[in-house]
Amino acid sequence: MEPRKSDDQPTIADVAELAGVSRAIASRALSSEPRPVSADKRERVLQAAHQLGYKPNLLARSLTTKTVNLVAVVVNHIHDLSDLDLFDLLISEIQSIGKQVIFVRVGSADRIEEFLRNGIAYHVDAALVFSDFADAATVRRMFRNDRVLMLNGMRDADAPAIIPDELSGIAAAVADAAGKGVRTATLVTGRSASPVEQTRIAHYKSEMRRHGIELIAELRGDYSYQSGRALAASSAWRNAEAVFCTSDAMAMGVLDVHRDALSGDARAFRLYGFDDVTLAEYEAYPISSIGYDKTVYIKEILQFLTAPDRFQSGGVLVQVPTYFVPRSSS
Amino acid sequence: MEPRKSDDQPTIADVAELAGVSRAIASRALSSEPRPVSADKRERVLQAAHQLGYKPNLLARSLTTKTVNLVAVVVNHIHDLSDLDLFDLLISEIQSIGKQVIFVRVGSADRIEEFLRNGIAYHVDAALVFSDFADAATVRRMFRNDRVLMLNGMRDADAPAIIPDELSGIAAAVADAAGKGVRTATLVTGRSASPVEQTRIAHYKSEMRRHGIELIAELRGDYSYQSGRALAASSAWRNAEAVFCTSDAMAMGVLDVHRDALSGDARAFRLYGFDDVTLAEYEAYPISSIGYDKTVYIKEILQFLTAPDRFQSGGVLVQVPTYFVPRSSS
DNA sequence: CTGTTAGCGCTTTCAC
DNA sequence: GTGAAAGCGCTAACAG
Repeated sequence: MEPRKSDDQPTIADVAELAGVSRAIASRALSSEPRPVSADKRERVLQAAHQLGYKPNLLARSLTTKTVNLVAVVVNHIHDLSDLDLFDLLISEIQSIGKQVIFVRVGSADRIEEFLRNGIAYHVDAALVFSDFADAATVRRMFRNDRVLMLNGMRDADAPAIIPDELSGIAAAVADAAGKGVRTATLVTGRSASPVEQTRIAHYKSEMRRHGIELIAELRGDYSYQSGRALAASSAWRNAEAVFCTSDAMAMGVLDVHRDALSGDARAFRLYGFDDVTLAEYEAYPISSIGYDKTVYIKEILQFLTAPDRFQSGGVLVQVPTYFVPRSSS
Repeated sequence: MEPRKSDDQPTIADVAELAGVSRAIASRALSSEPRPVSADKRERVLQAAHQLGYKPNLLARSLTTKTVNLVAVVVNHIHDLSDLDLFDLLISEIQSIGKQVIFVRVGSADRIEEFLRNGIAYHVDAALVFSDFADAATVRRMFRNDRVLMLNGMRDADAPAIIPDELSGIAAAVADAAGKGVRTATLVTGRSASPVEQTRIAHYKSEMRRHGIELIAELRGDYSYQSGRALAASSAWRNAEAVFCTSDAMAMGVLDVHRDALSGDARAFRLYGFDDVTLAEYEAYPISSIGYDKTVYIKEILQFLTAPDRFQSGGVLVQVPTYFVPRSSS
């Protein structure tokens, strides 16, 4: 055998040679799985590996094992992750089970399939889809992979999904308003084309009906701060006793336009947001909102990554309960 | 040759066979680089590949080419990326040159080296280091890679770095204050242990001196909103004519504590932040700040990824100019 | 221009 | 328990 060129990384063959065993034995001794190797040889191999500073080449390993310990996180834009806390915890947890995260920003969805195919992302073990650029079937095809988890609110007969159960939080928010004597409300919505949004709107309406709150205006925005501002300043605006927004960003826009009217003791209306984004930590936007337990949510995602059996049976839907977070805006 | 099992992905051998050429020819025809192949054979290969729905296995390719088209983005916590716009553009640009992004959250820096070694991240083509958990030498070793770009403000004799040149922006901010008749100032700083922060503070002081502005208090926070609030409410606080904070978050905290005093025409003091975070888009935090051109910054990073020659000569330092962004807080 | 051949580094039969 | 050998899918070197 050729002596190793010193600038090369040692391979498993080098380790085997130094330990005086075959490559197969070295491979087994170094495996994380239990494999039959005698105790003394295992010891010699580990010792040799350590001495050489051997690092396995995971590309080569993946070629035979067909697994790369890589998880794709698919987003439309980074702003899909405006919830930095959620994402921070998610990455941290994924890393703690020994997997790494490859980040796929879909953006225009234009040449994304071609892009994917030209990268390692194509070989991920699983894809966590926050983006709504495509349905589960397309994503599965794009990743050559059945391990697709839909986190974008889209449902699919064959793909598991984790979706916050919004009814509980909405019911609590509307009840909060009713308990404070609210009789009329305005609803500020996002893109109503999305099924998630339609369900959300339906929940608000049915809860209002239950409490005898009259819906006097329904205004359509696009979830953004700017759209909230625009609607609040538009001629269509009417100060109902409560304003329910289907995103916190829109609520922030509404708040900024009507800040003076909302600050005194005799507030013009009660304001409710949705998402419970961390911005509420800033004093200027104390918006009552609807959130969910991120720890639970992420635990479910991890379940999917570690114990797929539970999700295997097709389009399993896991619901994470939401709750109402009262703040001074209401 | 064994007929393909239909549930397997077609390999380049299948393509070659169908096209009636050797694997080498198929490989060349499918290569993105210009390789010698006759026109008709190339055509046949492409046709066959299309017909079979052939997708190259990049793990296998990487094994010989020693390149994975993967870039690691190393952060401490996700909050290092509080600037979502910057990150969004960065990912987008990296993807546009055909590379994918693997995300490494260092967190505690505890077992990070072991973690890395067990994943594909260990094989990245380059690492962009936003985290300050380790020096360049350590990062190079951790990634088995010399292509390390320091974006955390740390300097190293051997590693290239891109660092905003903060003097220009600070000079403009202080000049703005001086031009408005400011004669006294308070400086709210972050962790002064960091060399970046020390330089920043020195710049503020020298510029104040130049304009004859007296520094009447220097308060130490930790960059966070909460620390800004705490300092602004503390007994050490003094309302100088201007308050310079070395982060926007701290400025937001200061603003919230003194909002009433700052809102009228006769403002208690002029407030300056640093970073130009996107929060300034919200009306409640119209903080004059210091920013830099993200497009330029990212262009430099891309240069590093695409034309490394320019950076090859060791510890090259690229400076990106900063500028002052006036808003109503000053 | 083309095909043969030899690997890349690792894991896994399959006999012993 | 062990090792020889085959092979994962691809590209590169080398003759033609």
